[in-house]
Amino acid sequence: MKIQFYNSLTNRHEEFTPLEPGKVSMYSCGPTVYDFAHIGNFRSFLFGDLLRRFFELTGHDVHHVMNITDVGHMVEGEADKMMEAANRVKVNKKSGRVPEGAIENPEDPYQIADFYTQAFLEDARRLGYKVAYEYPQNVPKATDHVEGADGMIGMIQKLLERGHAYIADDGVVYYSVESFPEYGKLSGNSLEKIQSNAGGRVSEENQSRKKHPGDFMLWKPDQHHIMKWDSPWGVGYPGWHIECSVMARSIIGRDVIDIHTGGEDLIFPHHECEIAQSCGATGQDRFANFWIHARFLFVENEKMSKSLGNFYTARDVFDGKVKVADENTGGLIEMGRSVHPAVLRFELIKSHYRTNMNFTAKGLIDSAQTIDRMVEFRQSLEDKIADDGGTVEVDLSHPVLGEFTAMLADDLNVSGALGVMLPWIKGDHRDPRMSLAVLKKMNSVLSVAPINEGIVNAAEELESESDVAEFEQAQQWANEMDTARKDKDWPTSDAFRDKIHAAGFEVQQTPEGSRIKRKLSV
RNA sequence: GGCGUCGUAGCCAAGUGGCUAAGGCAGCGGAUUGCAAAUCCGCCAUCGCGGGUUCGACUCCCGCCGACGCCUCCA
Repeated sequence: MKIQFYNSLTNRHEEFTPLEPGKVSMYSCGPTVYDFAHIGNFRSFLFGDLLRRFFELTGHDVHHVMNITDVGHMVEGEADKMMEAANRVKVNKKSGRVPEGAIENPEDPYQIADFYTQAFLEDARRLGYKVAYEYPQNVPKATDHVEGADGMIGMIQKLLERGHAYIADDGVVYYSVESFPEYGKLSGNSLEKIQSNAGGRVSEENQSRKKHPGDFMLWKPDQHHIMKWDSPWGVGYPGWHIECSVMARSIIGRDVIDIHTGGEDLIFPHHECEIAQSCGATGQDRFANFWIHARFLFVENEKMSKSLGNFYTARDVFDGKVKVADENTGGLIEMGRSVHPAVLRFELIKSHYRTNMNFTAKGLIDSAQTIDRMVEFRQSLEDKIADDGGTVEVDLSHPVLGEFTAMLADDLNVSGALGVMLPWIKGDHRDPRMSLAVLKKMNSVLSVAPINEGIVNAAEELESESDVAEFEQAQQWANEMDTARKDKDWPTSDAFRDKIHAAGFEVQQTPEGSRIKRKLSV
């Protein structure tokens, strides 16, 4: 099967061939842990997850690594991010978003980072982000890789030795972009064309100390930085870009990896700098063969931002805080019903990673419908084969599964793959064992029906005691509804149906009586 | 200014130089139903605009318009 992706490095679709047959090494830029991760973060992360799962479906042994950025990074002229986070924690504690006792000392950056790291892992696991289950071995923290020969300090030393870095008048260690002729290849910029400070974020004072305006910081001596380490260049902290170069190399154990992923905004400067650092340190002509970037997510046709009120963390969505138009007033209200993680996952992966996806409440409801159908379909297959429980194996030679996979092999065409899967679900399933085997393979990539299949018992992880109690209550109403229906007492029956709906369940009439199921959203 | 992605029905979204332009949601009509829901059957687009190439373009080329991202915080 021909596998191809759009490679940001060359700006074209290229056939993918792993460096080692049957093995794929992937590195994804992970979250900063100063706050809860939002749905835009997860759009990018889940795209990486989809890619990883696709490779596994096609028989590859995947080593996927994603970092946790837990070093506070000084933005020139602004407060340290970790300090900002400390202040935010204090506010969040008051509002209850950060539970009492979760962070004993808001002044301790390690406690803050640790709290948000755990919160991230929890969200990521609920969303079926596989690598989050491989913490900590494949989810390294930047703070664990500062020191040592294999750490950031070691790589910076190497860069100094090889003439790719220098120490400026003020003691700051900079990477010299002029020492690396390939600088700019990924972003399509050349040193001449990079308009210095087009984004208006660089202070003039620092620029004057550099040999070239494009030079970027590797180490900054600073006694006052909230997180600091000893180094040959004084006590201070590492630059933002160096951590990914170091962790990719040390965890994956290769100088050159197959695939590097991230959000499109990371292309410049972050990934450009990673390439310069890694190649500068290893002497290789490349860092990753494929650079694959996910586009930004929009919310209700606008850029997601806190000021527009359309900024959602993953847990905001789970908790039903997505705003929808109120039918009566036309204003915006919170949808109020919790959203199943499978629905959010599906919503975030169902459109192509390289298009601007528009996250909407309507789309979320759409996704809930689709997930519902998939789950129902799976249930019907399992019911049919319940008697003898035999299973069969299926491989990609199966026509439907083969077509599904071929779609994904073409630059991760999820929509195309769903265009194969959904009509197939509607079709005739005379061999339920085979159909279930096919569905399981599809679900090993989509991971929505159910989520996290094969990793954990999702039902155990996701169903709280109160969920179970609610379900039992609704079931009881359904039973009473059946009794009323037998007596043709329609008003009573309808009243129970209303109660069931109001509690967040749907009720279906079947030959065996009323059957309830939880609504996946709204 | 530089670099890049994109523009397909009410919405989401595939795809192809020429058979009927996937699929989903919503909607409409019908079956079913105590009424609904669920389910089933049916209906529902000429592909941003203007040129060009071609026997033939939504698909290739040129121009234009528009959207979006990056150009040292950002997934």
